[in-house]
Amino acid sequence: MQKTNALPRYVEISEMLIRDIAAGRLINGDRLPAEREMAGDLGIAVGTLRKALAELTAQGYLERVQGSGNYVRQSDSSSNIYAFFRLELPGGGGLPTADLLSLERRKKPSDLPGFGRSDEGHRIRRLRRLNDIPIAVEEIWLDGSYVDHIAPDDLADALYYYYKNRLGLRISRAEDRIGAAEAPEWTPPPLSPGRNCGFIERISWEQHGASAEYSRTWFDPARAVYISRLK
Amino acid sequence: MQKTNALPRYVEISEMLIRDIAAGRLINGDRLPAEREMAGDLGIAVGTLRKALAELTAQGYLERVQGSGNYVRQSDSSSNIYAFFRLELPGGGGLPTADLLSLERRKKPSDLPGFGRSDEGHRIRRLRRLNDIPIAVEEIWLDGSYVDHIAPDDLADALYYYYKNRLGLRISRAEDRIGAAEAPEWTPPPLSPGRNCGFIERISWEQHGASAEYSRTWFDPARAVYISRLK
DNA sequence: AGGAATTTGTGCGTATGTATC
DNA sequence: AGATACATACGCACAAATTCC
Repeated sequence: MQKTNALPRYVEISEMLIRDIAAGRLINGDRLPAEREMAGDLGIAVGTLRKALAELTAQGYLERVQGSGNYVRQSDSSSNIYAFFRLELPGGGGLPTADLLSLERRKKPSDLPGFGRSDEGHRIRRLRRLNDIPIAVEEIWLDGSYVDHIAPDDLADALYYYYKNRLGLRISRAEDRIGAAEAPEWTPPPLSPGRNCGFIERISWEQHGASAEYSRTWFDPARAVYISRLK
Repeated sequence: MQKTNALPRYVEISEMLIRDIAAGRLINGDRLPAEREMAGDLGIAVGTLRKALAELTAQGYLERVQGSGNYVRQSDSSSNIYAFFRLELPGGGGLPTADLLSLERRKKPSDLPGFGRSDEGHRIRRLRRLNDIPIAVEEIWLDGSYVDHIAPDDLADALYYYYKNRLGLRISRAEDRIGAAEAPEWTPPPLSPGRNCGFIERISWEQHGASAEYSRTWFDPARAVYISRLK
């Protein structure tokens, strides 16, 4: 009756609902239909639906209130191309974009931590924006072993798309260290060189362990906050 | 049949099993009896037992292997009391401790975000140390609905142990927002009131969705960094 | 204030699929 | 290949919390 290769129904349902939330078809505060009604519409048993909803609850998408209903709680939007971007406007959210400032292949300076197999790297400097508001500058060092040359046109604001589709490089894990530092001398306005800023240092690893990328980001703490979700 | 005031059966069972593990009657690697057998012995339905076992799995006490059995896993690392503490010395690591500065139950001020069911909370102020070096001050608001009164002796530096064992409150998820702010006027040295600091705002949720706690931490970015590991 | 209707929570029992031994 | 054990899925009955009249 059931295709042997298919995912469990409750996984299908929960993923469908997550897509609905990600796409905005369900938004924060929405109440879902009653469980029995919803299960009937979907052609599944109530218990199966409840298992899907439990999944959403565990992931923080849903709040279940006995006697009242199931309510969408939108705080997360993982697994998109911004999954590793952790700066938001102080009020929450904001569409991230980036302006390329410079792009060069060069020897890794000695103040970088060890990463990658090459002694050269691509140094990418960008101005980051949220809803077009400049909020940070970043300097990314992609190890030189992945590609000989990067053209500025390749990047624009879709750096990780480029990694994934042109280089076959998929970042699966990263570690951030957040503190404070003075903005670098090359920063454009509105940050100014030497001014005290939030500071993020990141090392990123590809699928099976090798560290591929090092980056540092200086952000204006009045314009953006770093978000971290823990489990 | 069921005492009206009793906990759900599946909670009773899962807590009984946790006690068995804590007391050493079940140790790492032990295999539990088959579900149907165990359910029969306990006089409950298989589904109810499975719910108890799912609880243990979520808390890291148990590994369930289809076709094989349920195995005790005393990892300790997943449920350790520092699992959600994210400040480290600039060189990495450091043993976290805390000094209690003040503890009061009071009305939640209006500048707190909405959380919990009560309009009162316990305000806990602590000085945080790493390897005895003071690195931050924090103010925690625990929702007032969990307990009427907290005695200072209860806390010291084992706040989450208190949550877990005295209140039955288990924090399963949290969201941090990291930026910068001026240290509060009540801070002891070495931070000083009004000085610019790293700033962490956190909302924490308990197992099944309700937000239970709000906290804010001011840290000296010269003495500590916030670590975030992403997947 | 209070009772009825609605909605989720708990618990039971069963049948069938799938992984492990 | 067969036996064992967990995974998925269905459906039902009643309890408890909330909402509405």
